[in-house]
Amino acid sequence: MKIKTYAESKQQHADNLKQSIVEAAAMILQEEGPEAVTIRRVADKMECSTKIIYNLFNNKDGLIKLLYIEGCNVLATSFKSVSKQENMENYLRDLCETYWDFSRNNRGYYQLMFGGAFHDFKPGDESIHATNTALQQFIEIITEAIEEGLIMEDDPLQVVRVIWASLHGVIHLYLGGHIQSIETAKCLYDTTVTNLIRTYLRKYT
Amino acid sequence: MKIKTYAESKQQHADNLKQSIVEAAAMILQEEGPEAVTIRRVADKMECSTKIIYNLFNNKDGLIKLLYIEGCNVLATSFKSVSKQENMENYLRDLCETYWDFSRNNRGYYQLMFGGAFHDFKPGDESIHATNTALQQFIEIITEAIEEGLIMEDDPLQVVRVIWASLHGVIHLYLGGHIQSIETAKCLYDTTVTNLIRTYLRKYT
DNA sequence: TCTAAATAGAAACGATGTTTCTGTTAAGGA
DNA sequence: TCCTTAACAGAAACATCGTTTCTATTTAGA
Repeated sequence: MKIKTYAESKQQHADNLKQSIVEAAAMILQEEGPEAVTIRRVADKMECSTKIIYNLFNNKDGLIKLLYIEGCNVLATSFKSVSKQENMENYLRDLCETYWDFSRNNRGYYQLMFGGAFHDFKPGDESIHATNTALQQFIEIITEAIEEGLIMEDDPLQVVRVIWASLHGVIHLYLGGHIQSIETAKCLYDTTVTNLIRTYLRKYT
Repeated sequence: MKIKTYAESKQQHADNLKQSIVEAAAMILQEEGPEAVTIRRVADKMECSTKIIYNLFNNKDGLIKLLYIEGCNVLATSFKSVSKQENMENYLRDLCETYWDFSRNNRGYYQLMFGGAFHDFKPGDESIHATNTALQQFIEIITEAIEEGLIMEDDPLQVVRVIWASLHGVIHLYLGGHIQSIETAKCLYDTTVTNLIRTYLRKYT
């Protein structure tokens, strides 16, 4: 059995602590929303001073970045629980529904990731990569559909982005209070999904 | 000629002052972005203390609300400069392009109105009404298209919202840094508009 | 054991939205 | 005209935020 050096042990302790801090922040995020995620609140929950957090993360953005990745993992997990279907239309609908449900069930994560809740956080390369990983299942099915000739496009990523942007538009207008009721928003979402499927799966039928 | 009473005169002075404050805030918003719009900055520009602003507006949200309405007016003016066209598709494209240009040329207003830049501002009835007024030209053309049988839907507002949400989705993902280059975003926008027109103007051709 | 380096907690700094305190200014009646 | 009273404006204060500094303690290595 390999013995950990002192430095390694220290590093592991730091990593564990870091993860605990992220989890504490995630709890606050989901229970009380993005505004409640402050360094002091997280430090209180961890029963430590703010200095420790600043020792492990450069600044608040460093913590937000990990929360972003955590959110991507949640989204990715949701997508992975969608069972593949023979019928491409149903499969696509399920994936869209999963994205919609994610925004509803993880409002805090959604606002942090895509809602711009932390206005001085901009996703860097790492965040973008995590996002693409989360959307991978989406990208794969579109790639497949293109290969099977079901979709007349050449760039799957572009197609996914069009779908993503449309769904996000509805969700974000709702979260911003521009769509007043959830029923109206859901109705808009349904129409949008139907339109997208019509556009991409039946373009030349 | 009607003589203004003292109270009226005072009221007018208050109204003028209020308008000047909104304009000062609007200048800061457009030149330096939403983060720069603080009560103290506005007070500095007006060369007065913050108290005056709080006397005229209940709180910062009161000022933001007027900026929101101002932004709606800018958007409405942009739409009004779009000349009507016989060809419905071209007309629709022009209106979409105008919305896109608004987000590019008035980034500050866009972030304030639809980007959620001020996270504790939620549009109330007045703001919603101003938004609908700004989008009225859009609503009218869709209503017309429905009446002429060019679009197979019954609720024009619903159609406009679907279009609005789709465009907003692209713009907001770009502003949030999830679409990295403006070229990619423009490309996404073009595809989205084409899809929307296909969907609504050629549904049964 | 002693010195030096790392670290953690409390306090402080600058900025924010907002309120309070205080002095000045203006209004209206005697 | 003068005096009282109410409106108002400016400065300072308060609570909170992200972040830094200061100081004391703990720890590492010689």
